Amino acid sequence: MRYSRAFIPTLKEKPADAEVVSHVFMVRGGFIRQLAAGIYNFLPLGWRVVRKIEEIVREEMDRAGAQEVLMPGAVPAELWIESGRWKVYGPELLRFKDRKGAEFCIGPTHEEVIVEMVRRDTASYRELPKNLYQIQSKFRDEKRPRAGLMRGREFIMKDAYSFDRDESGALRAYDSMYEAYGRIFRRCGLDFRAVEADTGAIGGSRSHEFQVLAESGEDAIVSCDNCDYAANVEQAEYARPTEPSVTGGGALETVDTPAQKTIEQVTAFLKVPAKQLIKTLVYVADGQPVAALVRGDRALNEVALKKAIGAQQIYLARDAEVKEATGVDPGFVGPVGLKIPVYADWELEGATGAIAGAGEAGKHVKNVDLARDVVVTKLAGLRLAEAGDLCPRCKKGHFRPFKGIEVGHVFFLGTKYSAPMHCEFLDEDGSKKPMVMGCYGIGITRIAAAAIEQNHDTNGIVWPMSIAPYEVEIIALQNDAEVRKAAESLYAELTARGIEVLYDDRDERPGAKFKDADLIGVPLRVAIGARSLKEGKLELKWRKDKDPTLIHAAGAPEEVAGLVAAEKQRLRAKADA
RNA sequence: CGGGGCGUAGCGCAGUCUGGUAGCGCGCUUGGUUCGGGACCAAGAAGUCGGAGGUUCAAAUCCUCUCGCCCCGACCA
Repeated sequence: MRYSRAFIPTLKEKPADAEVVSHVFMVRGGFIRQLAAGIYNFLPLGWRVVRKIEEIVREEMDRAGAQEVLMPGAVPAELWIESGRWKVYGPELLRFKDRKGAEFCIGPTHEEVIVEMVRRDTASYRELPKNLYQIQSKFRDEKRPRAGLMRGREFIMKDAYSFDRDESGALRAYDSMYEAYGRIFRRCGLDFRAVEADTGAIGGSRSHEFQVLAESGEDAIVSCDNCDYAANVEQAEYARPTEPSVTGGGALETVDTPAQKTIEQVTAFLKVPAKQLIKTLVYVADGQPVAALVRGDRALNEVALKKAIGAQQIYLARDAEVKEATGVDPGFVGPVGLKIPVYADWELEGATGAIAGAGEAGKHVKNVDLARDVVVTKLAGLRLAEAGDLCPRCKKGHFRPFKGIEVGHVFFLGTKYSAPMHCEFLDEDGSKKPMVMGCYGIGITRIAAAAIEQNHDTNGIVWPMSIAPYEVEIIALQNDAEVRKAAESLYAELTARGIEVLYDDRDERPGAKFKDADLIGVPLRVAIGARSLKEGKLELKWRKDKDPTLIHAAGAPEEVAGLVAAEKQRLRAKADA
């Protein structure tokens, strides 16, 4: 591509509405432009990156035995009503009516549609297993879209769905997708971890997230420094303590804490460490109030609490709800004598001498003995995992914390959709059975953002070769005839060899071309200038390196093409590692 | 949904408190000089000041309503 004819509107200054690195560089580099909150145009450069990522995904999905399909964006409400999600899915689901008044939504995910597709034309176990995928725009009306492509409302996603006759087949499909995902992200040059995850609104019983490690990530993950256990903190287990971590003794004693409501205030006032306290949180679980207890220095894991209760929905009770359920304002709620179900973190098992709210305004109680003084409905691992926790798997290593960007997610669904929607087949024994499903998503556009978060410097993007908009950028430094001729010739020869070349033939000063090249981030740069050309040399520089090297102009096409091929091969080989 | 911020030329911003002829930098156009890390000089083009209503002799500026965007949090694959 000749730069002079390309549509690559770069910006010198940081756009006012971008904060996160990938967002800033994608706008500055002319990859994307915003159309509305969380909704973007892809300019030529951005679209090339998306297509590169899509191609890698297609190759690996096909290789894993999946077949590509395309489902519509507009989905009739009936399917969603049938699955039960029309009511459950909140305002994130964009709904509208057609001219006849029939209700539709724009698909935020496509379990319903794929189930309809498969059940209509699959009758026998002989036709299973099947694995179908699509790459298509999704729409989720996020409350707060942010950071450019990191969390958009409209975004491009690869979603795949597997259908098997039994659980063991479905688990094989799951494993094969898990494997394919690893290959995909390695080929994209990403540093990632596969972590155990919560199944969330999609539902199901087994799930892994693929998290790209980056400071700007929204997800907190922990991974063992000894074994390969890694998990989203929402899902992370921690070893059940073998002995009480809160100790002391004596009879219950009420103390005045007139204005001390928070853990910090109480610990400062009574001069005790936070771990000596019991934090009592009131939640509303499916309409019923419950209390959750964790040690004063810990944070509650809401996902774990929801599971322990077996509730569909939980939320932290509002002040008025706390008062109604416990008779006291937040800050003085305590577990002793509570009339509502009490769920205690198992770290509090056997706790003695603990301090907690007294259930009476302006007072706390000392020497709480959990076994003696509190009616515990259930003990469970309720706190959020933390850095330094003992690994629950190997029991040797400890957790290290990471921030991650979720670029992929695999779910084992079982019959969550196939049963209610009657996606069934006739098995060998003549019985009708629901298919066992899995679903597998990859955020295509989010990969582009994640790749930049991981590969950039102060001047711009440093694309991995496999997903770069172009593989080589040629810069003609001057406008004189010799330089032009050499640049034109290299451009023609590389293009003929199938290399994707951006040729900066603009009538700009060298500085401007270098700046734009760094910003755009094409991995390999060839600068052609009068000075070195006199000696028959061209200047070669990797975007990731600081310094250039000189190569002979005569053999340049072969040499550059060879370097590109080698780098592509290196990333491909990583997939097999 | 709660809190905060911002809408003025294509982009980045000043001007708003204290009403009185709409400005600066970049970019763009033309001419000239330049040419290895975002050149310089000169001359230009370009703005319903987010929108509606109101107050006033007069509104970017004051008042009311409204739309949009960003950030933090809550929430969420």
